[in-house]
Amino acid sequence: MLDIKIIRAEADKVNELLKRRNPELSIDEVLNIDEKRREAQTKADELRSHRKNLSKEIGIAIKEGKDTSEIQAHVKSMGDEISALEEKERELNEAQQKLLLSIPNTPDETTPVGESEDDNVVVEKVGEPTKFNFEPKAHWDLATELDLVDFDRGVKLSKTRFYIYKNKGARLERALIRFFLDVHTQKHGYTEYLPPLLVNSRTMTGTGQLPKFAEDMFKCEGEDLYLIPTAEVPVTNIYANEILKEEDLPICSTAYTPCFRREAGSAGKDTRGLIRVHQFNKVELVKLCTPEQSVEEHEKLTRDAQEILELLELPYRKVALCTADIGFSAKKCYDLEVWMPSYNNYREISSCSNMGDFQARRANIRYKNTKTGKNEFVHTMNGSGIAVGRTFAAILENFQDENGSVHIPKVLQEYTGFDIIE
RNA sequence: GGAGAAGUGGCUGAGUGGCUGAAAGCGGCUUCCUGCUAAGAAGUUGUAUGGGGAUAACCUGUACCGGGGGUUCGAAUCCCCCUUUCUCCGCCA
Repeated sequence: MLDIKIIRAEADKVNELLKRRNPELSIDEVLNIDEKRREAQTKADELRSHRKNLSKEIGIAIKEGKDTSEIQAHVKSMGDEISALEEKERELNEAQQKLLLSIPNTPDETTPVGESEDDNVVVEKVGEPTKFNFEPKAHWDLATELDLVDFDRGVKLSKTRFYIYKNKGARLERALIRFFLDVHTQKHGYTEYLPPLLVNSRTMTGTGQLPKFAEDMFKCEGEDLYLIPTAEVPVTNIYANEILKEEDLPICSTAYTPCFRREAGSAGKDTRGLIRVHQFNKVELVKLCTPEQSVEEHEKLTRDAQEILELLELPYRKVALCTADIGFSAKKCYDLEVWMPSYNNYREISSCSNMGDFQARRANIRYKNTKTGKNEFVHTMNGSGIAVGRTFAAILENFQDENGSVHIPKVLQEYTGFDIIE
């Protein structure tokens, strides 16, 4: 959520930044409502103040034994007017809040300006696309032939885009999760969490999934609970409505969770394999920090995710998303894209976004600034560290041998307990 | 799931209709004092949202005592609903 005070004070700048995302975005309507809202509040405040004073006088007069019926009648008659104004105040407040919640974050000045994902900027490339002296197979074929994933029976149990890991496939997935968590907790200093997978609508609103993206999520019938689309949601909201100590920042958290997504609107895309599914595993990195720490911590967080790919010896590139492609809550975002032979292209395997104070304002996460003595909003950021299922797919494809077997990256072997799948 | 009790400021804890945004204590902050691993004294100390002011200091209105509604001229205080926590029972991995 954007700060209404900043919208008021720097309307032109905010408008310009939003239009970099999408020319149709504008804050004019919010400003219009805000003006009416403040007007209504001022009027209501004045009337309430008047009533308060008169009520005090009544109290005093009663003690003195005076007759107060006339003035009581007068104050009572003010009631309707106050009620009406309060109703108007409440309506305008709600309208403004609703509108503010649906406006995306302003992009950072350093986010490349663009009109589509084609304008994203490759900023770093590590390794070269894997070369084969045979025709490489796609991961869905390898996984089936090596009996690592049962796609058909997954569909039987649930529906399309569900699958079952089995045998060494299940073991490899588990090894990846353990490996990622160990690196981030032991080497990078993150605190590990295992949060709820079902969260309420307030929590979903805190990180920006609601109210706009309800159709992307699985909701429990008859309950105010949603399956999380990413661990970002529960982990960022851990400190919702709290005031943190400045010396405790940055708070670096990591969590493995399954993630659940409806994938509404993506029918027909990536229908095969593990790339786009309704349930997948992910290890997430989340940081809360001061505005001063923000830029550096975001770079470090991205670096922490990159290191996983490098340890696994997977070729990848780092892409700075342009203003048209960054997420709703983000002001800046790097995607890490791993080389996928079956696509003959790079595919997103991690997305590292800096939200500034956008989520903190929604979730009300603040810290006491020791210099100013004021409570200020923290900055939040998160990134995949990294997507497990897509890593699974990338390993099968990049580490396949001519005879149809798959060898395991060195660092992973102590976790899998085997060095080849054949 | 059933029964009972309770939700007040950073914490402890008063307050049962008006001068209570809220006593007191603790903690925090500021200053003073003391030559000693710390004690003492004084002052200060909630959040949100408006208005004024220079987007400062500061002044000022309103709202907030778990959440929402109601009664009343006036509600932390009375009534209703919800919620959370605790205790007991039931159930259960």
